[in-house]
This record gives sequence, C-alpha cells and structure tokens, in this order.
Amino acid sequence: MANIYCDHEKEHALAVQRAKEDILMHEDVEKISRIFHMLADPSRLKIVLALMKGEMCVYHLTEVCDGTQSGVSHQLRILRDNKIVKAKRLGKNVEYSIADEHIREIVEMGKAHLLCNTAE
Amino acid sequence: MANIYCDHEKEHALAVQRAKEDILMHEDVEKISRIFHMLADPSRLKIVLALMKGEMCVYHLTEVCDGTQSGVSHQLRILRDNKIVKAKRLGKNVEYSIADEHIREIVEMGKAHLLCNTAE
DNA sequence: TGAAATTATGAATAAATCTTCATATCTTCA
DNA sequence: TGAAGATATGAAGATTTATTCATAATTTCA
Repeated sequence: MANIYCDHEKEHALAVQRAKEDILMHEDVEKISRIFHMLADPSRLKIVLALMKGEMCVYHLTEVCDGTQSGVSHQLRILRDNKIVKAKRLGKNVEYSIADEHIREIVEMGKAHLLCNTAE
Repeated sequence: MANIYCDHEKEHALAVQRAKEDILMHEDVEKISRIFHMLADPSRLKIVLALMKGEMCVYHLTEVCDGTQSGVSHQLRILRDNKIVKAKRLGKNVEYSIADEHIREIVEMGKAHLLCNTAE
C-alpha cells in the first residue's frame, strides 16, 4: 500500500506494516485510554495515591486530599464506576480501597517518571 | 489529629498517617497526572501506540491512526510539548518517535490491563 | 522561481468535564 | 422515632479540550 507522499517509504514501510498488523481495535484503544483518563485528573490521582497507602473512609480522603466532601464523593463515584476503587460500608462510614491491582503498578510508573525527570 | 466523624479511627489512623507523611505535593501530582492525560485521549494514544512500533512520519501516522492530517498534527504538537514524542525533519517529511522511554512501559501496563480484563 | 508535497497552526464550534451548592439518603444512637 | 453524622447525588456554571476548516509555512524538484 505504497503512497507517493512519503520520501522515506523504504525506511518507514516496516514500521507502518508492523503498526498496522497488530493495531488495536478502536474499541480497545478506548478502553485503555479510559484507564489513563481516570488518573489524568489531579483530584482523582490524589485519591488513588492516598488509597495506595491503605483503605480509607471518605472523610479521611477529603482530609488527606485537601478536597471538599462533595468533590471527593463525585470523583469516588467515577473511580467506582470504572472499577478503579471499591467501596465497603462500615457503619456510618464507607471505606474505599483500590479495586484493581494493575492501577498500583501504573501509578508507580507515573511516580517513577516524575522522579526520573525532576532528577534531570 | 483525631476527628469525631469516623467510627474507625483506629483502623484508619495508620493509613491516614502514612498517606499524609509522604503525600506528594500538589505540583507533583499535577505533573504525574499530566503524563496520564497525554494517554487519556484515544487519538493521542493511537499515535503513541503506533510510534511504539517504530518511528513514523505524519502522513503514515494519519494512515495508521485513521485520522485527519490536521487532527494528527495537532495532537502531535501536544505530545511534543509534553516531551512524549520528538520530531526530526527529513526532507519534506517530519519523522516522529517516542521521546520518553517511561511512556513505553506505562502504555504496556495499560495494554496488559486490557488483556487481563477482557480475559475475565 | 514556481508548483506540488508535507506538515503546522489559528480560529471556531461542539463536547466533555470539574467544581460547587443544595439537598437527599443512609446509618447509628439517644 | 428523631437528630446528628457520613456519604451520595442532581443541577448549574465555568473551564478544558478535541475536532474541523481554512490557510500558512517549509521543503523538494522541475
């Protein structure tokens, strides 16, 4: 499927072919990007970072994350809907925790990236 | 720093304390979330996924990603500004490649997450 | 130099999203 | 049962962001 627009057809052909071969379906790309989307907001990321230290109830999350009760609750709902965190009611409180262990690794990578770049 | 709102003070105290101890500064959280933000859009993620197979010029990226020239170019600019990809002019073409090796790992984690969840 | 190829950019529109305010729901306990 | 604590939710407003259209800029080559 050569085109006339690229002067470097030979060098690029391989990469293009490989990319097309196992290109993910649009639906899959959307699923992956949704995961990253969950961590792309500072408020949500703070919540996840806090929960990575241990389960916590909403009140403590608002305290640790320095947010409002409503704001934290709204973000928790989004994180819950996307299976990032899970909730467990304990009396008056609702205790949240990380629901997806992959998230831990992904966030750790993000932290590593930060450390690496601030060191530069 | 006890509070009267949580019935599970004892169980949570440790987690709250730990979370507060090495909580990241807001600025750091923003930096990390910005990285995830770059991957949180399907169009950008497609570009990154394609470039992970090898460097490519804009024309081929639009082809592989099934996007418009303008759209791809706009997203490339955002990725460039955020040091996710880098550009190198070769004649009429501009060849893009991954600028940050951490990104590779982070995206791979995202892919692994997808595979893991679709297998369920 | 001028035309064609390739990429970049500015503006505008539309869509998604975060935050806040007010209020509802649920639980415990007196 | 009713009040207070704790969390959830709906709606509104404001900001961000993605996409598209038109056009500019850069490079090659005849």
